[in-house]
Amino acid sequence: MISDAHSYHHGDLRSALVEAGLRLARDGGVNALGLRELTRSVGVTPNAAYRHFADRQALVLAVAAEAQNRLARAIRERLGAIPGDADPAERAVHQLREVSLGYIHFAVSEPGWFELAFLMQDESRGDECVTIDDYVPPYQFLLDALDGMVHAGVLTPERRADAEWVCWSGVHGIADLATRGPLQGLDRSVIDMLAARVVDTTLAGLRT
Amino acid sequence: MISDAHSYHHGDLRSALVEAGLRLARDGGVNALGLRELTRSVGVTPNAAYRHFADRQALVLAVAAEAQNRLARAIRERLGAIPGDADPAERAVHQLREVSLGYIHFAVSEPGWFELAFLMQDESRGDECVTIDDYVPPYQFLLDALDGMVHAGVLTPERRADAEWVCWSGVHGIADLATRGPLQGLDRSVIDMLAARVVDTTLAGLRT
DNA sequence: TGTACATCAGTGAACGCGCGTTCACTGATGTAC
DNA sequence: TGTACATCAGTGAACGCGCGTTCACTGATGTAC
Repeated sequence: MISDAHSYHHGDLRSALVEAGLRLARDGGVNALGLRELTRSVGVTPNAAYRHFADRQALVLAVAAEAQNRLARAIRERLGAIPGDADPAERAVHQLREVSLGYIHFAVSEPGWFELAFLMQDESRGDECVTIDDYVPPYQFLLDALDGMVHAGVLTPERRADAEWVCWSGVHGIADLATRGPLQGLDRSVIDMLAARVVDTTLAGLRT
Repeated sequence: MISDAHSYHHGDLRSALVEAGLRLARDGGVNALGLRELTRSVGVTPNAAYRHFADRQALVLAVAAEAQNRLARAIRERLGAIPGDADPAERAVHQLREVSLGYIHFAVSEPGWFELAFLMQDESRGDECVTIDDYVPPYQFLLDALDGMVHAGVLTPERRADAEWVCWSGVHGIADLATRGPLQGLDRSVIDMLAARVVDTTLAGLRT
């Protein structure tokens, strides 16, 4: 099980490849995840990857799952930082806001991982679950936050219908505009301000 | 100037390449726009393209400009169909709705062209203008619609600030979710319903 | 505790492929006289 | 109106490259006796 730098066996090539994938995707997005480039960056022969993954697509999917996992973690951390003593209504609204801003913030901070997490959510759905057990699709946070608002009486059940798609649209839209679109390269402060505008407006629209 | 199918000279290879690009991108998006694949589909040698474009990127950009042009045209048509006899307030709101729904509808109907139009708007901005003179970036329609609402008294000047980004976020978000994301492949009726929800909610949020 | 051996995780070389781009060229076009 | 010729839009072949994947292999690991 123990392996040093010069051993013939790698030790845990599978994890090493996924980690290298995250490192490469961070800058280059999904395009940077060539099988050869990945194995090269780990210092291993290209075909060594085939011991652990069926093909390139399987490797990319594993990296994407981990990216999605990090997005979920980033949102969960923000949710955890919400003070628990506020009144339920205020808390529920705060939760939705943190889910939304967390999504946007992750996208702007880690556009490469965000691209990966978003693009692969269709393919990865239904596949073998990720090893990390605390993995929950970010989508679930959004549902929970909205349900919490209904429960707290801040959102009527009628307006709750399909509200997840309304929220996700606004939030994903600004993320994509800031990441691949015309807002690309703008100052973080500007993006943050616009993000807040989007979230507040959507929230206001839902509650009207 | 006249050219038949068997002539040595093509006649208008430049337009032919752009048209072929639109045809290919319609199904395969920007990835389908390989220089070899393009020239092959026109029935011409790969390097013939270099008579009309500096390199592959320039060709792709020309196709992207045309895709953007079609998006603009689609929106303009919907704007043109708005009855002029309604009262200004109603008309202004109607205009914003048509710009928004037109954008989404185009994305869902022509995802390949939409991808191209969106991805290339940064690179193409500032470059030589497109030959088609009625070309106006779709973005301008949005600005005009919002300004029209202020002018009609449906939107206060304070709420007008940055409203284009709020609108574009929602509209682009649902388009991207339906095009590359989890809403991919859903029935048109479902998408239309969600699109309406997004637009209405954003509108309500802006006017609150 | 020591040795034989099956298992398994890597190596090294090669495959076929398609890409964007460059070269020297050829044949059609259209203009000047 | 006819001919010489410059221009220009294509051809054909080749370049170097990096890709994903497959093959037969080799050397390390760890278990059974």
